[in-house]
Amino acid sequence: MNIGEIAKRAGVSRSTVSYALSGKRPVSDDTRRRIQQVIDELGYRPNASARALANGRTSTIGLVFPPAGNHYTGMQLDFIGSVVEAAAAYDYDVLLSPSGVDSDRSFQRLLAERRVDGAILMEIRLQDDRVDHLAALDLPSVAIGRTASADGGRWVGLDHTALAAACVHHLSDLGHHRVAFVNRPERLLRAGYESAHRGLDGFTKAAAERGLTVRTYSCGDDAPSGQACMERILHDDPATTALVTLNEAALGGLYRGLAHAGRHVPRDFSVTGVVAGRWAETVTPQLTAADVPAEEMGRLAVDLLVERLDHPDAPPRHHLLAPPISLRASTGPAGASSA
Amino acid sequence: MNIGEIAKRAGVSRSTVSYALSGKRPVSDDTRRRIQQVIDELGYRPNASARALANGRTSTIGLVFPPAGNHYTGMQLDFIGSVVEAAAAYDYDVLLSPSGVDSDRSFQRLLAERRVDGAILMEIRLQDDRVDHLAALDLPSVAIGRTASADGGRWVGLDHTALAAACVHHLSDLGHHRVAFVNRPERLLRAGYESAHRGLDGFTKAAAERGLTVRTYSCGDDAPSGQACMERILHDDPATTALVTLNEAALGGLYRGLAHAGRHVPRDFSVTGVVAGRWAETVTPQLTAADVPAEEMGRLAVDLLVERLDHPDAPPRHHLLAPPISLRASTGPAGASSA
DNA sequence: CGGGAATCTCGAACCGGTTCGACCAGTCGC
DNA sequence: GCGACTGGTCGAACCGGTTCGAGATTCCCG
Repeated sequence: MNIGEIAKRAGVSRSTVSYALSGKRPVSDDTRRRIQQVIDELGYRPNASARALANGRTSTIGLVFPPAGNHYTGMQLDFIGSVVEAAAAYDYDVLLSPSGVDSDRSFQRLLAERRVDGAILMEIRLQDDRVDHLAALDLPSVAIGRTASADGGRWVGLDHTALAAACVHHLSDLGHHRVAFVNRPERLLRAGYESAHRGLDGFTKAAAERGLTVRTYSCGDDAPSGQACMERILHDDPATTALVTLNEAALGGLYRGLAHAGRHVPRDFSVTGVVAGRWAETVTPQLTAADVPAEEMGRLAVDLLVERLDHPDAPPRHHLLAPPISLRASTGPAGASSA
Repeated sequence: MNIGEIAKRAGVSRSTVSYALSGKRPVSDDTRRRIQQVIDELGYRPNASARALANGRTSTIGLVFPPAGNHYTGMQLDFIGSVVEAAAAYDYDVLLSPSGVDSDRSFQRLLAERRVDGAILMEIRLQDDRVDHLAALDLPSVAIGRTASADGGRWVGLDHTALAAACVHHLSDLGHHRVAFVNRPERLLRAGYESAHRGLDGFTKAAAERGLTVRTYSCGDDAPSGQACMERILHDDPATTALVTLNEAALGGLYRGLAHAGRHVPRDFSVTGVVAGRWAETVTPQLTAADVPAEEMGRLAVDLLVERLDHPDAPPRHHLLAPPISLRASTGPAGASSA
């Protein structure tokens, strides 16, 4: 049932029905009521494709996230959920695109075929051609994370440098001197993932300032890799007493590695890092960590994008978040076991 | 740049361009080459909305999942990922719809406005009006889980009854007599979630057959609730020696509750349940569980839906999965501690 | 050498909406 | 009493594709 059918049954023209629905021109109360009644009877809803074609907007935003090859982390889940919810509040739908590279088939589909009005890009790399690619297609976008040259863009990011440094300071203040760093997988580091790079940077610099002895590791995004990584850490330097991790998915494995080595957390070994609060609470003892505010980030990203869509010449804005470290139970003074 | 522009530059009509692209009518090699060259030069891609309007298919499937009010579980994440990936393989996009109820605004948007060609429904309830609602709108759908009356439909489900029973048998075989059951939140049970109901059923019946003493609990989808639930279990019956859980998100909390009560897993207490393998591995000791094959389920759901979309009169099919219990390290013989 | 089929191409109509310009009342002001 | 303005409605054009029917060539065969 289309708008012509409604018009016929209400005894008016198609355009009048359209105006009655959109309110863009006055329609007499009488006519409007008649139209509304027909619509209610037939349960009519205007066809989205036709509307999109006519007015050039799909009311859909694209969420470009990495393909499942990499395991998803809990943080990504929270993020997706909050984006969908925030978008719904603005009457936008969310189209998912699994896409790492800009030449991707699905990236093309979504963007070049104008399936969406704008896009949110997850898993940003320091050099990320996707951003420019989108700009070239004249599609508004918001990045989650900031590229190396993101001064003028729209993005919401986490200050990984500062967060990793905060973790180091926390451990250093507790008297730890030999600290390990557990990063995301090697593959992501090589691809230039900004969180992995900036986190590593922040860690390294802060550790150098505090004069700590450090080792850095890459670790797969799953529990078994975490356990293996922990074994390597203790093998490489058994005197290590603490670690900082960016790798949420490996967390359970890191804990298990410590348990198997007979190291008690936090008495013998302190663990901290950058992890969404909800997941920090699943381990025992609960993780002292900089809580990634995934939900807030999703909301902010949608706000930024919608602002751009509604006001094409609004100046770009961005949000750099640096949540404080939540003290839970996984860190303690160095040397507590021998004290 | 639209098809008319391409036609003009290639010196042919719009229809010829269309046929050159779709191959639905022969086009001379010469013309085709000229057209292709113009297309490549301009980077032209046909507009998705226009195409959808013309041929009545959006090449998009809707994924209807519960609103974020309930926390997402890891299983849902894996599921979403696999759906997106499987859909991409068939050249379908995935539109997310956060929607619990069928009268939902976003449910209406997606379906009545024909934004999608079909839908996959997550978090099915025993009586789920959404299925009928979709059928009434003449929209193909696949349910994840089966309603009480799902004989003729398309669905892929987990045999929660059998899985919960298998857990009971496993524990009973190990000599446990006093067993607790940790279900999803009360709220979901009241709403009629099929997994919660069938799981509870399977547990109760199997326990009765084996003559076990049982208590059943509902527990929030997060670690703190899990911990609280564990405390209640041990308070209500300190002689409890094992539990079965359907609640993945509470798992970490349950373990913590046991640790705080000084019960060692699996020496003093056995834990098992229905949990995605990836998450079963994050706890220590790793959970012996019926591994939810979330990825496979997502793939199968997409297969079923695409089959229906491509062959409208293919007879409905379904898949009822019952993965075996993976023996890991969280269960052991009853009374091991006193032996 | 004429007629029918096959090949290639074009114009027009259509999908289901939105929007512009125009027309026809009435009303108001002077 | 006439022009200007306002409110309400309509028809037509348009968004950017697809598809149908038919025309123009070429080719083959009797």
